[in-house]
Amino acid sequence: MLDHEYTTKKVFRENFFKDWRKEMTRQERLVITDLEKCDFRELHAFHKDKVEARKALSKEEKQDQKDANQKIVDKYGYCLLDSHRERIGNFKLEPPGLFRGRGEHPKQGMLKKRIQPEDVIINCSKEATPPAPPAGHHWKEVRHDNTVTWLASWTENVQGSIKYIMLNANSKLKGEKDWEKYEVARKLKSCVDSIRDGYLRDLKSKQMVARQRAVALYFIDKLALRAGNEKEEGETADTVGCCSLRVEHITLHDELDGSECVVEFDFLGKDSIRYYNKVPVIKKVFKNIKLFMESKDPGDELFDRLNTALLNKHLSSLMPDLTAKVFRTYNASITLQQQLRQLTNKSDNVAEKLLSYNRANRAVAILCNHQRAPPKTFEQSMANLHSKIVARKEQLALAKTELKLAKKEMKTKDGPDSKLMVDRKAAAVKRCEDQLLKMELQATDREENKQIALGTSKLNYLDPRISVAWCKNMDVPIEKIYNKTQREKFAWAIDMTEADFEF
DNA sequence: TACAAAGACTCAGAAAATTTGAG
DNA sequence: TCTCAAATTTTCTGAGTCTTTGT
Repeated sequence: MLDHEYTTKKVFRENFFKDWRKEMTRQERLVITDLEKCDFRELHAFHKDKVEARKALSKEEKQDQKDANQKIVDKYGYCLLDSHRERIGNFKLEPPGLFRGRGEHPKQGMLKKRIQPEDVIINCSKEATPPAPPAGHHWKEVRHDNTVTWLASWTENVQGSIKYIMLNANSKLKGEKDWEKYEVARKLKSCVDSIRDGYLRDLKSKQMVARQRAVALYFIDKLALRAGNEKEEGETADTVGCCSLRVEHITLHDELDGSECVVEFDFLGKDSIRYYNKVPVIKKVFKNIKLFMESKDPGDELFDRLNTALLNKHLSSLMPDLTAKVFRTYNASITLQQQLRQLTNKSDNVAEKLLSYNRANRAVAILCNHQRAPPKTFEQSMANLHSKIVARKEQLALAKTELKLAKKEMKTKDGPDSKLMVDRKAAAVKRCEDQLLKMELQATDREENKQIALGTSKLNYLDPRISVAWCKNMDVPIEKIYNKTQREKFAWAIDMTEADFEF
């Protein structure tokens, strides 16, 4: 913790010290009055040593550890739902620690307290025997609510929010919910044209609310922005989504880089990830935004008459179950399908097909603004890969000359041995070429992926049936695109999808 | 009936843990 | 086949969205 940048932040230090003092005895409080004078290095070293000691364990000891952990999973990691044994997603409750939060969180550094059995609500069926609380303790409550999916819950002390113990993504329950989500998005496909016509028409509405709603929908549809609920000021980091955009987040350019009517976005979104984009928009949208911004201060809301409740209410009147986030799912999935069609050739080899798949996935991640910090070792690993490629090229050149030599020799002294030699050398050349191509594709993929996180879209936005159908059509084994966990999560799609599936 | 707060669930990237593969 | 670093997978828990509840 000490080597983290956030321990140097003023807010973090102040919050921590304030909460720490609350935990001190009267004597301690008298002595410890200034965080600057506290030296945690010994404590830090103690923890570091512990980590090192664990790393240094022998093979057998590590295996013992693993077995012991597995036993815990076997005992506590499952529940019985509708007489099916299902894996629990997070069966361990959150240990105490210092709250970090993302971005400039006003509560960073606060003490996250240890959860006691007295804080925990157990939710199980009436017939079930609830788990026994630790000796000398009791649960806050044992209830039997079959309208919700959680098994246990508690209220966390930093933000006052409720935390839940829920099922793993590979459970039947979550799988069905996932399927429903994509079915709603597919329904949107069939009426998106008329919805688009609708909001384009509303851009000229006499009512300000309708115009603001239309522009917001235009952004949500075109740019896959999140809805943007209002947040309590001072309780969380200052981030926004579509409906909560402020004037300061937008710059208008009548003309920019050869395009007309360009909107420049610059704001912090979910998890304080920066959204920066310059987008040419249609004239009517541009004019409306100008109008919305008129005589407003930078800190004022762009859509002062609109909020997510109003927006979603309107959407649900256009299509059952339609909300702002469905547009993200729909646009993500339809983009994947289009990109896969555009980028992949049946005649490509598997490595080339996989690069295309990753590129299609990447197009979606960019649309949804899924970013990651470039890996710390990125430059090094890139350099390593390039030097490997150079080495392989040299090896290939050598293999080629050897092949030529072998062919020459076969001509001079015709015999089974020299024929064998030619075959062997030819195979070596082929192998070398394949490996070289594979590495070059890998280098391209990695370079393009430097700051892009593919996982989130793959796991949460892309209808898995599109990928399964693509694999079938392209003769790519499903294991190449989904690892074991992902295959478990998407088992429903892998089971039911035919090659002709269309999103 | 409106609207705010509470509740329940999905989605999010970082970090830790584990596996892989090159030498 | 052993070792080590890099790559991949898993875990963790915070941050959103949207629905339900209560006043």
